[in-house]
Formats: sequence, C-alpha cells, structure tokens
Amino acid sequence: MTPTMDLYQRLLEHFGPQKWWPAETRFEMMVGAILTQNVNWNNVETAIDNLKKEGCLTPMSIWEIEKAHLEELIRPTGFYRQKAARLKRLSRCVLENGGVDHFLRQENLRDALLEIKGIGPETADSIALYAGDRPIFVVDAYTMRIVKRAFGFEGSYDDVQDYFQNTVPTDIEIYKEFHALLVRLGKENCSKRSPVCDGCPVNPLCLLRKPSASIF
DNA sequence: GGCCAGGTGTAAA
DNA sequence: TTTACACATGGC
Repeated sequence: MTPTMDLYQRLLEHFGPQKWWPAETRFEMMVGAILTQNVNWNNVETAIDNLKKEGCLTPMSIWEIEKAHLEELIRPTGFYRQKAARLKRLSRCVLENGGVDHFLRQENLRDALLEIKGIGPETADSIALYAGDRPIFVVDAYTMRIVKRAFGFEGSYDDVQDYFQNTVPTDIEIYKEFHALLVRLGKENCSKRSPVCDGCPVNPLCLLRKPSASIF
C-alpha cells in the first residue's frame, strides 16, 4: 500500500464517493472546467444555470452567441471576458474536429486541449479525465497543498502528477474519485491559512494523520 | 473589509 | 526557470 493509496482509502471511507464530475453532458463538463478556473464552484453553478436557460450549452450555440451576451451569462464566475473568449475558442475547436464525441476521441486529446489558448494543464487534464475518460491524474492547488503537508512532497505540476501516477493504479475511476476527494478535503480541512492539516501536530480530526495516530 | 476560490497568459528578473 | 501581475465576481 503506497502512502497515496492509503490516503485515498481513508478519504473514501470518511467522505464517501463524490461522483464527479457534476454535469449532465460531456460538453457541459468542458464548459464547467473553464468556468471554474480560480473560482468557487457555487459561482460556476449560477453561470451554468444561466447558460442552460438560454439553451447555450452546445458548441454551436456558444460559437454563435454574441460575445457580450455570453459575458453577461457567465459574469458570476469572474474573469468573464477572458472566459467568454476561452469558451468560444474551445467551441470552435470542437466544431472543427467533428463535434464533441469525435473531438474527445482523438488520439492526443491532452495536447490538442493544451493548444487552445486559455486551457492550461489542469483544465486540459480535467477534461481529458472526466470528459475524455483518459487515465490522467488531475492536479490542482489543493492537491499541491495536500501532498506538501501530508507527504512533504513539493514540485511542479508535472512532478506532482507523476508522483500520483507512479503510486496510484492506472484506473480511470480511481483517478476521478481521488481528485474529487482531494478537493473535498481541501475545501473542508486544508484552506490556505488554516493550520488544521499543516503537519497535523494536534488536531485529532485531521484526515492526513497516520491511521495509528488518528481517530479514524 | 480582507481573504479565498477546483487557473492561465504574459512579461520581467 | 522562477516570480509577479492582471484578470473579476461572490461567499464568509
């Protein structure tokens, strides 16, 4: 049992399955991945609702809608001018590649996503994993913070991604659930300044403590 | 009022 | 290769 899988087991036992990604369609998932960039998911839900009411959750509708109108619909997610442009670029790329299913089926999906301006490593990996069903481990700010505090591991995005991909079985369902659980833990126990899981010297509730020293 | 949120692109050191 | 900054709204 690797330390990462040990953590996975304890997170799963404590929080239960998170069933990510929360979206009705693959394209909605892709839109959500861009909208959630550096923003609370609550804000994203508001924007997704706005898009749904406008019937604007298809590549064609996003490509065709007036930019200013799109900006208003996604305003709650912040950075709305940038994100509107990113959604339009993504939609155009999807349309040029034969639609959502065909786009997601292409060989080097991750690289194709990274070529789209406004889609960086985390967004590309999220889409590749949750919409494209590729065995790629998603790294986000919570993941970085948690591996540093739990395992003393620090590194670049690629370093941390390798760290997980080398210690977790190559299993899409585990990858999906693990990332969701890390976000859950991050939100509840690993805020930026909260000392709750910072080495866990005292707090008996911290999930990052070793089992022997934990109430779990 | 200040901090934080499921990042990314650009420019400068 | 790393660091700083702009991008912007909403919850606590």
